[in-house]
Amino acid sequence: MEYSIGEFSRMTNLGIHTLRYYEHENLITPKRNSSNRRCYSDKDLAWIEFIKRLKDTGMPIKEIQRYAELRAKGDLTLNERMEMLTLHRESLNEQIKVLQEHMSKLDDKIDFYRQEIEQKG
Amino acid sequence: MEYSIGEFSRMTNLGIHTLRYYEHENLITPKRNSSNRRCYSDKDLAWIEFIKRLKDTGMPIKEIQRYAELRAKGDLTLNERMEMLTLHRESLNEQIKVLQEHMSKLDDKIDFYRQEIEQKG
DNA sequence: TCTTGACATAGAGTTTACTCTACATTGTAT
DNA sequence: ATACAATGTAGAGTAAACTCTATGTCAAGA
Repeated sequence: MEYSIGEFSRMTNLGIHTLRYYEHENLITPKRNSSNRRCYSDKDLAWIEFIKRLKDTGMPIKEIQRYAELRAKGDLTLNERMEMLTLHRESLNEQIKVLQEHMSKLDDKIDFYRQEIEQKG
Repeated sequence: MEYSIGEFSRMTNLGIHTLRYYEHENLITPKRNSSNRRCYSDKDLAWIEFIKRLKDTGMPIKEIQRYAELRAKGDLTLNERMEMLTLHRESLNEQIKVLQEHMSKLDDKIDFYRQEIEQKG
């Protein structure tokens, strides 16, 4: 199946402007039809979902760009891409650990507030 | 103990400019000495560490501002502040959950890469 | 045929959170 | 007394990631 930018925008929950911006930044390069309109494929869909995942886990556009570049070069870059993902996995692991620490400190603070309020309220 | 902005900057790992910016945004209001220099206290230190925690867990400056405002009003706002923190706790919990899901998907992808490379390399 | 709506490009504008610059004062070591 | 480093204010500049505007094209329905 192929999708216009409007359809694709609805499917991905990304604004039309954002999709064009991603293309401008070489993250995604949909085909064009005879009238120069963008034609997104199901493969583009899977790819954009992965891009969203990388973004949501804190990878900056510049780095996703680099990944996209390798991807476009094909199988020869599999190693390098896996290395990137492995490194990113580490950073994600660290992020989760830090957030869990923050959570525990926040819980302490909330407990403290609860006691304060019990005494004074 | 009291600290100059330079000392305080080193202690908190926040740039001098950032500290002044935070003051401008009413997040923190250190005392001033007779020559109008800022005098940060240990209480300011504890407070700035908490601000950092809120920031690191994704609370925007605007909302920290609101919290700081309540804090400045004293004990009468304890309830409201606890409510804010409780809500923020929820968001933090959600963040961790989402990141863990991302992690698991990323692991799948990495496994997939590993297999591809085994076959082709 | 005419109009409308979706799409095209190029480039300007926005938001958040800093970060830096210019210039004036002050405290301290020589 | 003087130099110089730290500090003060006001306001400009930056970076990332969008988001919007202006203007033009094109295919399809009334």
